[in-house]
Formats: sequence, C-alpha cells, structure tokens
Amino acid sequence: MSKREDFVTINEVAEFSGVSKATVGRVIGNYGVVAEKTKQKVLSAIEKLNYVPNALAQGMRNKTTKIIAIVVGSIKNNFFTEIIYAIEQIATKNHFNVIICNSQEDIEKEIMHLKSLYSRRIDGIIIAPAYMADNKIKNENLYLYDSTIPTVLIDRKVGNLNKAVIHSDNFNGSYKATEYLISLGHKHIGVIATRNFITVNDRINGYKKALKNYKINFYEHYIEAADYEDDDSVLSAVDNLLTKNKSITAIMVLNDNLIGTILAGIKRMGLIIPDDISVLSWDDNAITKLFDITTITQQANEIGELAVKNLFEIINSEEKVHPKEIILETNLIERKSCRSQDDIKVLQEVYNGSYYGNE
Amino acid sequence: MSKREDFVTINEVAEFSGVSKATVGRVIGNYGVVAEKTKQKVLSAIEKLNYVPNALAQGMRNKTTKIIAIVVGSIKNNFFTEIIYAIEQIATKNHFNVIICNSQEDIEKEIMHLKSLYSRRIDGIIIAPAYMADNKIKNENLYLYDSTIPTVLIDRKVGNLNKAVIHSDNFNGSYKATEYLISLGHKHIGVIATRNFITVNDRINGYKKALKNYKINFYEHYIEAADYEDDDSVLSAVDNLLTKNKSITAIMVLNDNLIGTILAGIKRMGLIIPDDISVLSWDDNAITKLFDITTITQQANEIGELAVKNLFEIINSEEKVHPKEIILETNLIERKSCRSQDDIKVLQEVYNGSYYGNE
DNA sequence: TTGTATGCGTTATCAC
DNA sequence: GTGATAACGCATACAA
Repeated sequence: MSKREDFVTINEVAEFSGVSKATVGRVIGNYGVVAEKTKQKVLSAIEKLNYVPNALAQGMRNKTTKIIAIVVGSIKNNFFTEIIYAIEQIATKNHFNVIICNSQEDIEKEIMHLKSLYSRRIDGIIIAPAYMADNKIKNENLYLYDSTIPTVLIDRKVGNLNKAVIHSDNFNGSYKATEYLISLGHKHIGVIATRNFITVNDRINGYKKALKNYKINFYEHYIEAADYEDDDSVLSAVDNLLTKNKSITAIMVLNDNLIGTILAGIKRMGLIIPDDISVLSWDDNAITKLFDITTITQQANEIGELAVKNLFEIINSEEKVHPKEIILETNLIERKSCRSQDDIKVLQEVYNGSYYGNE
Repeated sequence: MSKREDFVTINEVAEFSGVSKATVGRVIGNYGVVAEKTKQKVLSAIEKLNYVPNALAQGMRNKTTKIIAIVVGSIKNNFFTEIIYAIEQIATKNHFNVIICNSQEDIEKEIMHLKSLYSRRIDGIIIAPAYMADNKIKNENLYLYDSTIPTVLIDRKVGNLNKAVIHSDNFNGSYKATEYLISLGHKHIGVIATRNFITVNDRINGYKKALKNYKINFYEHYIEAADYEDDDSVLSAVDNLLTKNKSITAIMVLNDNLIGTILAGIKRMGLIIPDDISVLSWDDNAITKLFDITTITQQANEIGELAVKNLFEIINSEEKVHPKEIILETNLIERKSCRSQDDIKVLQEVYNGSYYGNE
C-alpha cells in the first residue's frame, strides 16, 4: 500500500509563518497569549497551506478520539437504520464521528469488530449485541464487552453485564397486542416470528401470558418460525399455519421485515384481510401503513437518542460503572386489519340460518 | 471529559514478559527472528494482559488508518443503505472500518464532514456529493474534494473533479421507461419527482428526449415536484397532476421514496391501477414488489461493490489521479402496473358503439 | 537473538 | 510573548 506523506503539519505552518510550533499551537488551541500580529501571520499561513490538524496525533496526546461506534445486526433493517440515524445526528452535533459495524447477527463478527474498535481507542460504543437467548459471552472476550470504554446496550440485554441498556418493553407490547385480539373475540391466534432472539422470546412470552390470563389454550403449533432473508420460508410459514390450523382467525407477526411477504402469502391463499383473517404486525413501515395494518410500534428514534445521550453522559462522567435499564413502552396503532369475531359470528349465523331462525 | 489511561501498552507487555518492547513488536508484527521460548512468553503476556495495539499510534507511525468513510445524503434512503451495506461488507473483509456520514443533502454539513475525515487521515472516501445540478464547489473547499485522499464519487458526478465516478445511466433508464410507456400507446405521461438533483435532471432529460424522438408533445405542467419528507406535498402532486391534466394516462415516478404515498394518493382519488392510470416507478422496494409496480431498477449493490473495489485499487496504486467513469445500466422490470392503451381504445370503442358499428 | 534509539504530529509545561 | 522540549504508543533501523 502506498503511504501518503503529503499532509501539512504544524511544523510547516510554523516555518511558513516564521514562528515556533508552540506559537502555532497557541493560535490553534486558543490558549496562552499571542501577539495579535503574530496571530494573523499564523492564521493566514494556516489558510494558505490548508492546514488541518492530525486527529491521530491529537488522539494520542489527548487520549480522546471523538469517535463513537454503533454495532448492529444489519444496517438494512429499518429499525436499526432509524436508530443509527438518530445517533448520527446527535453525535455530529457534538463533533463526533460515527463508525458503523455490521455484525450480521454473528457473534464472531461482532467480537472482531469490538476488537478493532477497542484498538482504535474510540470514546464510546453503542451495541445491539448479537446474543441469542441462550448464549453467553466467553471469558476470553469479556474484556471487550466489559472494558472501560463507555458502552450502552440497545434492543437486547446481555446476561449480567453492568452496562446501561435501552430497549422496548417487548413482553408487554406483545401482551397488549394479544389482549387486543382477544378483546375482539379471537381465541385462535397464530404467530409468525424469526429465530431465537431475546426480543422475540419476550414477545412470545407476552403472548403466552395473555392467553393464560384469559384462560385460552396455548398450542405450540400455533407458532411458526420464518427466516426473513428467505421469502419461501415465510410463504410456507403462512401456508403451514393456516392449512394445518383451520381454526386460526388471527395472525400476529413478531418481526417487521416479515409482513410484506406474509401479506403476499395470505393473498396467494385467496384470503381477505380482515374478513377471512386478522393480521397484527410489529413495527411500522411503508407496508403496514399502506395496507392499514394494525401494529405495535417501538420508539426507534427515542432508543437512538437515549442511547447517545446516555453514552455522552457516561463519557463525561467520572464514574466507572453505569448500570441502568431504560424500558420504553410500545404503542398499539389500531388500523383496519383486525376484525371483531362478533361480526363474524353474526355472519355465520346468518349463513347457517340460525340468526333468522328464531323469527 | 474524563480521560482514560487504562489501556495496556506495549511497554507493559514487555515488562511483564521480561523482554524489550522491540521483541514484543517482533512477535506482534511477525517479522524478524524471535526465539520460540521468548515468543511464547510474550504471547502469554499479551493474552493475560488483554493487550490490543493502539491503532492511533500505529496510524501515526504507518501513515495508514485502515478507515474509509462513506458520505451520503441520508442513511434512511433504501438506495444508499444498500450501497453502504455492500461497502461495509467488503471493507470489513479487508480489515477496514467504515465511518458513515450523513450530509442531509446539505453542502455545509458535507464540508464539515469532509474536514473532519480529512483530519483523521482516513485512507479513502466514498461520497455521493450533495451537489445540485447548478452548484459549484467553492475554491476554499476544493482541497477537501480534491485532496490526495483516495476518493470515489457515487451516484452523482461533480463538475470537473478528476475523480472516479460510479453511477447509473439515469438518462437512458428514463428514456427506456418512457419509450416503454409510449410503446403501450401512452401519449400523455405525467412525471412526479423530487427536487433538483443531477440524477433527477438526467431522468427528466431522458423523458423529454424520448418524447421528442417519438414526436410527442412535451408539456412543462406534466412534471410535478414533490418532497419525499412531506407526505402532503406528494399527495397534492398526484392531485394536481391528475385533476389539471385530464388526458394523462400514465405516471412516471422518478424517486423510489415517493411511490408509497403516490399509490395512496391514487387510491384516494378512486382510481384503479392500471385500468384508470398506469404507473411506472424508479428503484425496487417492498412496495413496488407487493403492488406489482413496473419499475426501473438501479444496481445499488453493484455500485457499492464497484465503489469500494475501485477505492482499494486507488489506495493500493502509486498513481495520483484516477479519473474514471463507470456507468451502470438500469433494468426495466415489467410487472402489472402499466396497461396498453390499445385495450382501452377497444373498450372505449365498445362503449361508444363504434367497434361493432361496422358490422 | 535481543535491546537501544528515533520519529510520526500534537499539546502544553517550563524556561527565557 | 515566544521558543525549546517531553510525552503519547508504536515500528523499525541500527547496534550489540
């Protein structure tokens, strides 16, 4: 690799303006005293030479890099993109740069990134850890997660790391959603979700809890797994769920990147929403909006904002440990994709003749 | 701000293993000769102390940072996200970190970012410049764009910067799209587009050229501007276009982030696609797929890949100047949102009785 | 086979 | 008011 040696240094500025680099430093750093005339000489030299201080050298000297990093599972995921956006906005305002790292939900890749970030001595890390519900951080890597670099976890909490965590109330969000469907008279509620993330687990637990509280049977086969990167797996999840379980009247979708394909699958089966099947999704996006899908939303923007703000708080604090858990409420946005079962009962009774049978 | 001074240095490793730091350096850098026994001592010290070399110091010494940056208008935009994703993938494979910068299509912000990146002495920059068709780079900032830091421009070409550029063939893509609509018999084709980006200009020019070639009148009022961050502006663009110009039979949408709202607007007016109005969009996303919208696609992933690959080529080359223009073809994905006008004519003739009138 | 010494570009203390 | 200089952590030429 070719090395570039063509950046102007403070020495060249000093030479050009006929003073020592100490004086140039005083002008740049705005400290000490400099004669007005000297100052002007230096400033004009800086401008003429296009001098921009070397941040690496500053970093070494000052022990601060003005860089934070954000590590997420995928930057194609809407939820993360919105979080990153919020983080970048605020970081920039504070004159920080943001390094993005994509773990692809792979722990090895995540560790590789953390090591690289650690070596850069960045000032802070925001991470949505790629840890599944059943994973643990290996001892040999613990120093990367539990370093003295200020760290904020988002979206997912990891074991007993003593770090600030910011995430949605997945359990209650799902509980509310299930409760809502139950209130419409649904008793057979299917679920489609991706793999074993902690967040998804919480959502499934919320669903189970609601069923239990309302004394509704839970069936393991009402839950179908799907891989959002594989459309076919999503389509066949819809197929399986609805053909094997004829009594299902509503589907809860626990991940936002599934809804598009699920709608396509439902359409393919010739079913109408909400007449034949009710649908409730997670997170809001162009599709849920356009199709008037009732959905549970997370405060992605707020998660991002809170993450940076808390990170800066930690960076600026003298304390070493900052345990803290912020749990954000989810919202149920009621639209037109869920139908009351009472209507259907009426219809069925009409159809069966029993409704007017009493006349 | 609290400074951290708790990172293990090469000196501590040396001390711990009872050798000089030069020897530690030899072990880490895998150069020179080290006795096997010494090597083991050092390695175990590194592991015990969790030593990770300071990349800042390495950067100063080696004059390379292993960081590249990507500067785009918005990281919420699908097109850019896909490009960033491709870049991040390849950069990581090459042990580079990626800094993302969001210019919000604001030149001042872009310059601020470039200055910051310049100060970090990063190894390369990929930028989608925030320059409108009529903008020029001020002389005082030219050094930021025309620095010796390897640079690749994407999506948009800027004046006469002697840099590698990678972008889609917007002109011909739009020409093809217009031609396709004309071939279906459309003569009154409306356009909805965002503001004055060079890319959009090219697309409009392609549209005009096609009309001209097929001897079809061009009307300025067939082009409506809309702001994708303002749903109302999009809705009223649809409204204006279709109520003021009753003869329009097809709409071309020149930016992908508009299509969702435009579909909503069309639906609101009670129009059916493609029976009442044909729609052709730009870029492919969840919505165009779900609604079977015919669209022009750009090779976003390829643009990202080519951008990094060319960037690395420049980084590894001895040459100083790398002018180059790679123009990627767009594809017309024919789906079901555009209807042949012949069908309609037939229908109209049936309706008017003239079709069977000759019998 | 290993150790010593120097420079990368800043910042800031100390001396004049 | 200004200049000389040390230190940050690493890589490596040179010495031993």
